[in-house]
Amino acid sequence: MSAATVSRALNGRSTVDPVLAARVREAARRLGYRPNGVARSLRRQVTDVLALIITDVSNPFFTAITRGVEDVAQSKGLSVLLCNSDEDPGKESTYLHVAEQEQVAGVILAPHRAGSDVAHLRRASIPMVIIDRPLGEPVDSVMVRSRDGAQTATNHLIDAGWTRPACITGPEDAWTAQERLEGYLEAVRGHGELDELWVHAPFRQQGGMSGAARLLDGPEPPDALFVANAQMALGVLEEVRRRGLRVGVDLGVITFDDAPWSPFVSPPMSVVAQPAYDIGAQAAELLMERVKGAAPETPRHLWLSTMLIVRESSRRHGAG
Amino acid sequence: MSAATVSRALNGRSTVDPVLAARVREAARRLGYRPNGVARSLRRQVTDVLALIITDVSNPFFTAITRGVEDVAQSKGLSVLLCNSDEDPGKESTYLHVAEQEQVAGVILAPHRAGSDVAHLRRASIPMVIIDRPLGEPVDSVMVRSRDGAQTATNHLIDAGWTRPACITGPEDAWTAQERLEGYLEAVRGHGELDELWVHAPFRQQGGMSGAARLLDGPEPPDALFVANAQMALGVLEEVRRRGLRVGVDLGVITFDDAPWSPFVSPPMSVVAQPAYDIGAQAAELLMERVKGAAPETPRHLWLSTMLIVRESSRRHGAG
DNA sequence: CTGAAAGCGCTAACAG
DNA sequence: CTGTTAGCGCTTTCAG
Repeated sequence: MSAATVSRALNGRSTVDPVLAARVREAARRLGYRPNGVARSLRRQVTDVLALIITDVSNPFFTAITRGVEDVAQSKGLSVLLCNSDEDPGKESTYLHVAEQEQVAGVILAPHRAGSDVAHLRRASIPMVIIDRPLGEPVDSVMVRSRDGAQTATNHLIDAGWTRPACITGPEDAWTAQERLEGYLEAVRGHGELDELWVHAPFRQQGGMSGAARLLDGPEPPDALFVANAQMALGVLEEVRRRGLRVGVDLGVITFDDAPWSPFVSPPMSVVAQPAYDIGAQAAELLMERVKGAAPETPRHLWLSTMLIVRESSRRHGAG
Repeated sequence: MSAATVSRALNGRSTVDPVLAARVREAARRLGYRPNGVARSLRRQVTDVLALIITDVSNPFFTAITRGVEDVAQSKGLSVLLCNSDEDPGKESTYLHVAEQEQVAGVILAPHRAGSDVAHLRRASIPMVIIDRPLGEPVDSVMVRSRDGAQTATNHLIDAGWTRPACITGPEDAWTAQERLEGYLEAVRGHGELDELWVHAPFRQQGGMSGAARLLDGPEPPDALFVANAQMALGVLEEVRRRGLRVGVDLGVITFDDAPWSPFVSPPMSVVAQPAYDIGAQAAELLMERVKGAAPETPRHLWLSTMLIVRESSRRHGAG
């Protein structure tokens, strides 16, 4: 029989004699035949995978997002290819390129910075959802009210009795870093009398360490730290330990992101939790709608909220 | 001019007039032309991406491997697509399928269990390297001497003065879980007199928790725990805390894998570190050689060693 | 319901 | 050095 019929049979087209179709499937199975996906993609102009581009695979925030994306994608029969841009604009654009070239069904992108160039994707009309950091483009997005969370965290520090809260935030070109700094500043300003103390550093353990060192080496060091992500918090702990300082006594600490280990460090870390899984899940939902063409023309923007979880690191204990 | 010439110019073939080539590139740039990767793959029968299939994105062991793979892949100009099989044979086979269909240049696979079906990949002659857990197939592999590491860890517990060491290992169908259990058993048997105490549980935080609970609820509970991975260790800590036990006093603990947070939990966790980054890097090197056809017919098998890092959780402190 | 034919966009082989 | 031709493996009109 003809290739066309085989194709139809294997793709479950209704316009084919059931018994013949069965025979085709049987033969295919026996021969171990597998359709060539590349050829199919070339013809169909689309694949059933989607790309998720994140800035750091080793950040639990992003792995939680990943799970959210995977769960909904899988429920719709799509696979997700994870791409780690590593906060590197070069890698990010390479992956954007790969996504375009592989003709993925859609992409979810956590952009490195606002300048990320998604023009090609748009031109190739590949549906897209932005997460975590906004892009100056009219596309769907799922963001978190970082600024509110930061403000809440800082206020909590002040309410707990700390008098010189400082902020260790991410790099200057990261929107989330700016927002968290803004939130901190709003809180501090809302209380008058307080100095504004902050440093920028990479969103890494090493960054937290150097940030803490710089702050603590200042002329009038802070007595509390609001840290912009969980990995940096580990670095802060490292530096604090090196100096023999006691968290909760000499220094209050609260951090963005509730990592699996947050309750178990010493002392248990107070955090502002982001709904990471939901970010992923919602972004995937938005994307799926667009992939199906079931979405409105105008971009949708979702804003999710953070949640304050107070443990020990931010409480003020007497010096013994 | 002809499409062929354009193709040659854009691909930097030497057999094309330099000035013409420049003109082509200029025009392409101006028009924002991007070659269709799918068509190219169809023709070339290969892409410049490789797939890394791991069983758990949220396990720091695998993210460290990922970095190793990415670094060497990138140095050779390849991108890596990360696939999270989530310890689910179904997802694993889906990704294997995707890898085949997308005609990736090669795949690095951490198989769920020995039965993983890679026959199709082999038939499609896509180069492959297995990591972490062996497969009953003649393919390149990079493994860790888990058993030795487990034995070392258990001996360390015994040497530190703990008298009833137990083992919380992974699921029965995971080779690494078996090996770590074997190592524990060898150590225990080498000391005579000691009971053999162990449980299987999922390689997750929840698994560590339930495993610890089962052991601690036994008639003669252990006084020390060797835990088979870092995520389970968090669960153990959770359960131990719930019971008001003090690690290092009432209970000695040592775990596989040195996570970023291991030094910061309370008390600092003693570990058997796996050379995760190297696993990834070496696997990628093996794969690259095979992709280039520069590898011998016969499969290569690399075995890497673990390293014992003693911190506080495994030391025995007086109850005072 | 099935077959023939065209073609997705590119590149390799072969002439010139 | 360049153009022509063919074809990667599939799906989809369009006839029959």
